[in-house]
Amino acid sequence: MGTVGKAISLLELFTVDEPELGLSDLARRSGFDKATTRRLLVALTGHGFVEQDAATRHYRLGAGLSRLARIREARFPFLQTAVPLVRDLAASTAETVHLSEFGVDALVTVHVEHPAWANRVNIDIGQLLPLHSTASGIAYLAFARDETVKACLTGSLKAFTTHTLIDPAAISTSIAETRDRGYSICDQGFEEGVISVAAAIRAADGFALGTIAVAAPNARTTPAAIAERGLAVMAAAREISMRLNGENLQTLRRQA
Amino acid sequence: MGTVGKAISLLELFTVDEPELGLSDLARRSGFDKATTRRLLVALTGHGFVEQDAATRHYRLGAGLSRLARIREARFPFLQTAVPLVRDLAASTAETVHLSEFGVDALVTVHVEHPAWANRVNIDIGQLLPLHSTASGIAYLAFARDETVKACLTGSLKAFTTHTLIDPAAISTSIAETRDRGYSICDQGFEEGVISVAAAIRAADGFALGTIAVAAPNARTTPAAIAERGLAVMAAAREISMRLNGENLQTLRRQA
DNA sequence: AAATAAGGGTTCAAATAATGAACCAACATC
DNA sequence: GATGTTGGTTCATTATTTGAACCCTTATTT
Repeated sequence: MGTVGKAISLLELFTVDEPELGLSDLARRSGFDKATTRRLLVALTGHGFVEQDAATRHYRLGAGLSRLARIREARFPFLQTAVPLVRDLAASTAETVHLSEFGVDALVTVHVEHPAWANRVNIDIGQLLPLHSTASGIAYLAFARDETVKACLTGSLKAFTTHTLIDPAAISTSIAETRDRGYSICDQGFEEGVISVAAAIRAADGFALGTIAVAAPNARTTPAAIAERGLAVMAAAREISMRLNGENLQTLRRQA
Repeated sequence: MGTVGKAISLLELFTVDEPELGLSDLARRSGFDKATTRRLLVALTGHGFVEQDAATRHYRLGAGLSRLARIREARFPFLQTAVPLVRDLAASTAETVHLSEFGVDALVTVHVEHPAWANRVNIDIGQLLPLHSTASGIAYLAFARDETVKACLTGSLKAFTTHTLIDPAAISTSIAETRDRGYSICDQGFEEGVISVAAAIRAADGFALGTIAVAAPNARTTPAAIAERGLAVMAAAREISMRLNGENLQTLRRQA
């Protein structure tokens, strides 16, 4: 791994649950030498990617990341466009609705709306969603580039629950069904007791760039509810795609 | 400069105005060799910090940045905390109120509320505010670390208008006055016809981490209005600081 | 109160990764 | 078909990164 990759993997050690880490801790978790870790942190700090708490000497992610993220968002207003529709969908379904964007080889949760229920599905921003075992992942794959699908199916497929599909052929079938239906259904493939439906949000070239999903406890989920949520999530995804692409759905080449 | 710094300075070439750049362009602007530039871009792409457009082969900032930025905001809820007070201040002053956070060597605008007036001051999110020539910058410097102030005053000081203070001694005086008064006043130092007042938002260690400012056309600005807005912006900054630091103003060591 | 462990930070010879001039292929322009 | 531009690649040379051992300070233990 190059030095740049090492620096970035240091950044990736920070999570919502552990947003501040000490030098030794970072060195231990990354596997890098303490001196190396420190040098990388100093470099990152110099550009605002990392900040050091003056009192505890612990490190945390810096404001420079927010700035670049905002520049990206200005060109690619995925969040601004999608969040209002995520809210609407959360209000109408009264279940957890989450929005994700494709990252390196998984989907990244970028926004979540939780319902008022005590018994609800909780998802954190930043949570990574594997492609093969989540409703969002399957919805994404249904409109992803062939290379992406191939890379996913030929990689190692982890079973998160006893319900997780790990047979490439079965997953391919699920993807094909999703493409026909317009939304995906994932019955406890990622977490026991959670049933999700999702639909792909697509760029002007017709390929998926993210997903919107509704996740609910299976206690509150009937086949009729699945179909209802599926149609709603599909409509929301379609609306977001249209708004992103200048109201012009004709430009979506690979339509289902 | 280390390799990590080079990689980050590549990222910093992307702006709101030019969010997508080609390889040769990036190499030219960064001053790095084309091979070096490419290798850095590949490393960054591998972690989702940049993406390459499949059609144009141009590069843009990636979703990995958004993910990390969100993790930061989850721990350090600057925006969540401050936005309600920005709204309140915008409502009570009926002028443009903007919130900024310190980046590497300037303030970054992270939130703006505009009034209903047709004649108003417009500010974009992401806009960089120089430290020496804006109300926000002076307010920040009044409670910044000595190194930061020194670095600012010894650097080159650009005059944006005929009113911009570019004499280090004059700026120092303005900083000292701001520290005593509790808020800064900038009369057309950044843009003709705009008068702003600002106050520093401070971390638990007492040092500034950002600012809140009211910007108004000078046509609507009297000395009395300046004083009124100054007191309001100071109160808002104080409230945000307190909420960020757990309601405990005692921890603000460097009080005015 | 001395000993021990753990954390943050630093040093410098040795090892390794980054560099860049020259190169290819593709496309556009003249 | 000659010329310029862009994206991308190669490999001997060069410069940066590496990490064991080090210091200092702050708990914790004996």
